[in-house]
Amino acid sequence: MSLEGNTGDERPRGRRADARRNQQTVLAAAAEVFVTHGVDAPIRRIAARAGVGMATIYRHYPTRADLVTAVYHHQIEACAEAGPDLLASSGSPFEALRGWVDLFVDFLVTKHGLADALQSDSDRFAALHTHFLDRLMPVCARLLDAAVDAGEIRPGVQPYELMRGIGNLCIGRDGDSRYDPRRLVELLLQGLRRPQAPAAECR
Amino acid sequence: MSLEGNTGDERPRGRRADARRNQQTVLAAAAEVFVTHGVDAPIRRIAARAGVGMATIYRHYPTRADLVTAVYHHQIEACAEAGPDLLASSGSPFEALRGWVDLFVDFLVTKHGLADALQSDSDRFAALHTHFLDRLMPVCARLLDAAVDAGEIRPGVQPYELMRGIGNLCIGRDGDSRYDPRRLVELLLQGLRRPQAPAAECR
DNA sequence: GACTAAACGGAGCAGCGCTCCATATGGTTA
DNA sequence: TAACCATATGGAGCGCTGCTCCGTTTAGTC
Repeated sequence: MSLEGNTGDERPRGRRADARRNQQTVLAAAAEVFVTHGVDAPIRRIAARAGVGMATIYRHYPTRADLVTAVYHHQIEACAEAGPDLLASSGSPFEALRGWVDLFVDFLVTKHGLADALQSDSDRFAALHTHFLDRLMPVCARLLDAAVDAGEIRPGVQPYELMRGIGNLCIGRDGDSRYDPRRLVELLLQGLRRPQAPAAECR
Repeated sequence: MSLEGNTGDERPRGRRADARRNQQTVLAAAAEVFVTHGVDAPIRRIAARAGVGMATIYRHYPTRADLVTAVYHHQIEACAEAGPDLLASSGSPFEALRGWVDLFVDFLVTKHGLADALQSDSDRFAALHTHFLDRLMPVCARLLDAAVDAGEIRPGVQPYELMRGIGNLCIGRDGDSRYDPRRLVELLLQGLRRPQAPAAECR
């Protein structure tokens, strides 16, 4: 069952540089393709996107579950690191929060697909889920706190609450053009905003 | 979306006899193949089993969801009708109950597969589920009552309780050779038995 | 028996997962 | 620097799938 369930940047010695590089490329390509075409997307397509052969993908990730898991870890990490970065670079904490939520929504496609990809392996899935909460809840909390401190959103919203809410909004199965999770998430975010003090642009 | 979501025996006039006959044959073959190979079994295989061409299946059931739904209805009906029959023909009510549960377990494969086959159409699924309960709970209740009246099993077990218990036992994903739902269901049934009065064969 | 609309079967096409092996390349050693 | 080879690569190829098209067969009717 391929023990290399790591983030993809281990084994600093012994592996050739191109191998390591390709592994990262594949990871990034898979992440993109999963978002746009779901976790059932053909391996061929991911290979094409990454500009590598299919065998390369199969070598690094023998099963689809391995690939999905790797992308999952990769995206959790990216999401976690993006939090502070966005806070530093964005115009306001709320902007940062919105940017972060955008990444988070992308990530959820993978997370929801994970359950299917892992089929019955519910122990493994549970472990991945707790890792998810441990890593991302603090990041979300910091973003919320910052926005609250800046007076942009109402206080009292819990990170778990928000993350779970967004997660549930994104469950509405793909392919249904009548349902756009992103739009609803944006509404949710607007709902967080502090009731505008004056009433110039409120009308 | 193919409105022919019926059991397959409607339209007594206007359709040719062979068409009707084939539809039934396909239904039976699909039911068997679903049990042995899951609801994702290749259409080819079902066609071979039924002794018809693939086009015949696609003509009667344009999508896989249509086929699964039809089998689902068909099996509910078979299960429902089998209840009284078994009660009349078996040596004892408990024997009848066991025979019925056996059919029921077969049926559950289809039911669980239905959720996947229907993908997002949760309204349709909910409707099918209530039909399932409405039709089968009374049958199960009669079998339980009869076995209780005959003093074979302990009283007080509710039909919903039993059906749901069996249903849950059968969730453990297929392909895992370590888990045999049928064995556990048999254990459950044995657990229903009234504590033997004397103690000759109890030890 | 003849006629025709309905029904049929399966070859054929496109797309998929996965593997095999001839080729290319990075790291290492002389 | 050059030569060497274990490591890594790419994509043709195989077997399987879903689904369709169309020449053939057949049930029902006159």
